[in-house]
Amino acid sequence: MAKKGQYVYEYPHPAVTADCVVFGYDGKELKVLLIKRGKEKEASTTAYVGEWALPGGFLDADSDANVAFAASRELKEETGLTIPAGDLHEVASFSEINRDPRERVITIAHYALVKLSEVKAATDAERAEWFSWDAIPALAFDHDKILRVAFSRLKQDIHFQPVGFELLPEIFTMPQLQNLYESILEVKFDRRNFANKMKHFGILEEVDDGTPRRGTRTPIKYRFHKENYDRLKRKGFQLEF
Amino acid sequence: MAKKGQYVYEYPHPAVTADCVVFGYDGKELKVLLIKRGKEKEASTTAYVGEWALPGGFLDADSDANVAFAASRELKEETGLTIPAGDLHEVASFSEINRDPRERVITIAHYALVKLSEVKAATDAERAEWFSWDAIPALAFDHDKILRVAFSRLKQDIHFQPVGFELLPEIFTMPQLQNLYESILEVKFDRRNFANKMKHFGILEEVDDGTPRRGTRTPIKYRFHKENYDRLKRKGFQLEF
DNA sequence: ACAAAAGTGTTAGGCCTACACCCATGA
DNA sequence: TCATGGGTGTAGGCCTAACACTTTTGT
Repeated sequence: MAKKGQYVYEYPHPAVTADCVVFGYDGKELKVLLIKRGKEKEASTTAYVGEWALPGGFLDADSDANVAFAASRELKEETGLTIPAGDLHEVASFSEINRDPRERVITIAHYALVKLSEVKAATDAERAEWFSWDAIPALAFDHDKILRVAFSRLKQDIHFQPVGFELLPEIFTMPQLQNLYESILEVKFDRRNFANKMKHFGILEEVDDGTPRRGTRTPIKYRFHKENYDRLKRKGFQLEF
Repeated sequence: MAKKGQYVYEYPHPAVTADCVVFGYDGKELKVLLIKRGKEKEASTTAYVGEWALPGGFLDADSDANVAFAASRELKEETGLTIPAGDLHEVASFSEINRDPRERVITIAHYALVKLSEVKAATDAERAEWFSWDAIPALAFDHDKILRVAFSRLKQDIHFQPVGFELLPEIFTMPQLQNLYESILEVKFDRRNFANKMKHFGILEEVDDGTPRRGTRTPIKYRFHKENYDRLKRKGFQLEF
């Protein structure tokens, strides 16, 4: 962290923060990671103490290699989650002059996708909490706006990038995959059509974990075929819904 | 502009700039507006003097309402072009720690689409020049990277937003429209299929300007049906190519 | 026993693609 | 007169969307 002191410039400079919208999926619902704001460490005054907010924090202009790196660092500090800067998707900047009551602050928003089942334990429950997408509390600053924009960005991206690998556990079922898409796109699909479409990409692999399929009530399990998945991701694709 | 003086902060702050990639279309080729860098007014030292660069400049943290506004203001100052902040599409931030040799500078890149025929006259030829997309000179800073990212963003956006209205003159021909799409998407289309697809959106209106169509050699002229165009734009659309 | 969850295949319609000829102009 | 540019329609294939029944398990 930057040493507190006196930093002098010839022209006014804004502070820059990096905020993260971390989406997680538990096989049933889309969730978002929020933190409870405590005393500010870096700013001269405090704001929105005790309210829920997106994890994130100030870019250290003297040492953070870039904004995504700052986002990753702050995320680790505030929630315990380790997400490499390369896995953060930039969303947009938010720069309204009065969005922070303390001083001029511009934030660069990012989103990340995590397998909730695998990271829930790593989350620092003291300060951070997972909220269902349709039960988000009031948020500090303009964070509700950021959240909406990040979600709509995810909604867009899902048409061009296979997104399941980052959100689903290694072994998953077709209904889970479908529910994930339905949660993000906020629509309903026909089971048969959805399954066919997905299978045609050639990135799904049936997994036989020994437990015999006792009737149709127990769904078939799949994993992603990593090689095909990565190839598809590199070349991009067009998903019609 | 901010008064020069002493601005003091407890933690290091980066400078923030807003850069603009202005795309224009002359009915034949896609072009980009660049400026020749002169003496810097706002920074303590100069950099890349005499080289070509994207128009843009520093956000005034004390008075610019938001980053897009700063971009619009700087664009006006540097090139003479008036583009409202609302017509600037944000692309991404660029924040590598050493991207500016003078101090830590983070830029928020934007792109804009203009009707070249209508604004060419307004361009301040002393400092700014229009370059064909495939004849871009070497650029200052990381502006070549910004340019590439902005273009790929435009390429994405064109699938979801009708883009012709902003780039084409009021009256245009089908071949011009097709050429525009081919320039941006860097592909070739079949004339008949392209025309049919476009006509099905219901945003094209044939215009009879008196001059009789003397044979097929003189293309049919169209204008956009503004009402339908705006409706389509609001609701978004899915364009397959 | 009944409700809920999951598996499976077919058909019709629409959209995309590919493709060829004619006419008028300008060189 | 020849090359260029522009207008026009159709047929086949693929993808999409709509749709019903059976099985099993859990209550």
